[in-house]
Amino acid sequence: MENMGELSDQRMGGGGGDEQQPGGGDASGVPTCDPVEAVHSVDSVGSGVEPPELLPAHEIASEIAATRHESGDETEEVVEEDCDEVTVTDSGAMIDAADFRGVLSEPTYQTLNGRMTPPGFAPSSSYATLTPLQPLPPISTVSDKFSHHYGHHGNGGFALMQNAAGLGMANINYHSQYDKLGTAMVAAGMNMNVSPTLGVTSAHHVSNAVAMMSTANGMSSQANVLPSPPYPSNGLNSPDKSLSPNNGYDYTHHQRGLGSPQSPSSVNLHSPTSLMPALNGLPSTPPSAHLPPSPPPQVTCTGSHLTLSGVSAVITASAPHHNNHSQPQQVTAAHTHEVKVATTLTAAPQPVTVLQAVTPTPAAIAPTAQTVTIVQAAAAANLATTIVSTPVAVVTTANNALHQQQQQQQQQQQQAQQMNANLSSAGHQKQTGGQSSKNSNISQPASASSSADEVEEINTKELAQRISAELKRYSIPQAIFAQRVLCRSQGTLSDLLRNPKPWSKLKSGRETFRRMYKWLEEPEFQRMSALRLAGESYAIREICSPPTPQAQPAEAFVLRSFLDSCFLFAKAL
DNA sequence: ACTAATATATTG
DNA sequence: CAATATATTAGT
Repeated sequence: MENMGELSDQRMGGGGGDEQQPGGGDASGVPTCDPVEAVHSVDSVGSGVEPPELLPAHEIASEIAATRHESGDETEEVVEEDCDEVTVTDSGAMIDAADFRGVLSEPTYQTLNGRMTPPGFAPSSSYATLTPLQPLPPISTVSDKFSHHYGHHGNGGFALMQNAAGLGMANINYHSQYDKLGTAMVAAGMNMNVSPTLGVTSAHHVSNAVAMMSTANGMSSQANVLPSPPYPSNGLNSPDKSLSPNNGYDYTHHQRGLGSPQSPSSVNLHSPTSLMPALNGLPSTPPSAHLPPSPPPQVTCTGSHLTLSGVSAVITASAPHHNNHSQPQQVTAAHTHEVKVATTLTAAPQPVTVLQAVTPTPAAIAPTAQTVTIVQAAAAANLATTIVSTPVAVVTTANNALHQQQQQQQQQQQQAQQMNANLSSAGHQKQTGGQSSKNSNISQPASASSSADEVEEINTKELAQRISAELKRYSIPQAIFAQRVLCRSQGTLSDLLRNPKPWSKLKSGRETFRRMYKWLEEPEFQRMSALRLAGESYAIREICSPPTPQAQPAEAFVLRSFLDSCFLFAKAL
């Protein structure tokens, strides 16, 4: 509730008081970014408040991821792109912030403002900042935004997380939240956690991190293996859109050159094995307990090498490809990675399960036994960049339950993806074929090829319905979605959802729909991050108290992961 | 195509 | 009934 209010407030403030946004308002200058940033800052403040339990999984995950990634990234990211970056951090912040606001608010806030937000914003009304709606940026821009948020680089990570840190510890959150604030702030807080990485990482790596998380949770395992788009993958990375040929937008293009560098590096992971162990350890049982005298199974990624409890898997990085070609190649690369890994794993003394392959055999489950899930994130990179998927290996103890959950989740995701596919009528065939799934991902370049860009047409009517359903499902207010994701007003969104014009009749309005479409494609994590706060908070709530029956599955999943991560963090600390 | 404002619905 | 969310509408 609170959150809602805040959000609304933001809106209100923004709308009504254009004044607030000094520059922003017109801001013509930087249409897209501003609003977001402002929002973020605000939110961030609030985050600390929530009870640890509730804390959004996203955040946690993010944090974790962040931690893993290295700190370095964060800083850069933050600075780099205003809008995007900001958003990212914010996302987490947003959520909490709202809640917190009441409590903490002010102090942090200010700080935040100082950093991220333009001085112009008056701290006074925290929310006001949020509101500023700006003209839609060209999709491209948007895409950037997303990409940044989510996962910049090829990977498509999300931005989310920073806040995540908060999860586990409220305290931390505060600091972190504010990405904006200062990274410094964050860093300080975060450091606590584990590794510097935590601090602020931004989304970049996140994707990987996310993957990690998921794995930890148990989610991912399957995903990896199958080409089918698992959650994480779905996002961007995946071989480009095999799944979502439609959009294409961002993914590919921007890609940011950045991606390349990161990707590989990212792969390295978060080096910090330190965390790993934590992750590995199940929340339930402290790692220490489980671990046998023998060297605890850790996964270390160095560069391209993964070391699993003693066993090293070498991952070959895909060679950078040109944009167009990239897909196919990437795919290939992915396979190779998988294969190798698998092999290695097999060899490994300990029972290792890869992907779905994992069968929860008792042995595997056994404390000693460790299951390794490898997640591949394929990132599309443009330019020469590569994508690389970075396979991440996470060691987790597997529980049957977890597996099931994962599966369910995956299924859901897949369904969702299919749904999305349907939305686009594009000439492409889209992959509706769906099933193809497995291989499909990889394959399909053709359709996508054209791609990316422009993309196909979008079945606006259906898209509108889907969006409406999702908003409802997560209890995301139109105002928030409109603002955060679409950069439009609530009224506009309402109108678009209720009376979507046929794609053919849309002019500039197409961008708005594209954004929606894109959002739908994103994995939940990303979606949430996009919504930032809003999204997360909602999700969380729901999860906690399942409002909607269906909602839960996905949500639950998320929560679990979050919770798990929280535990892990706590332990680590 | 949108926003802002406002009316109307929901929800607690 | 208050707080919010959503639908409408007038005005750019």
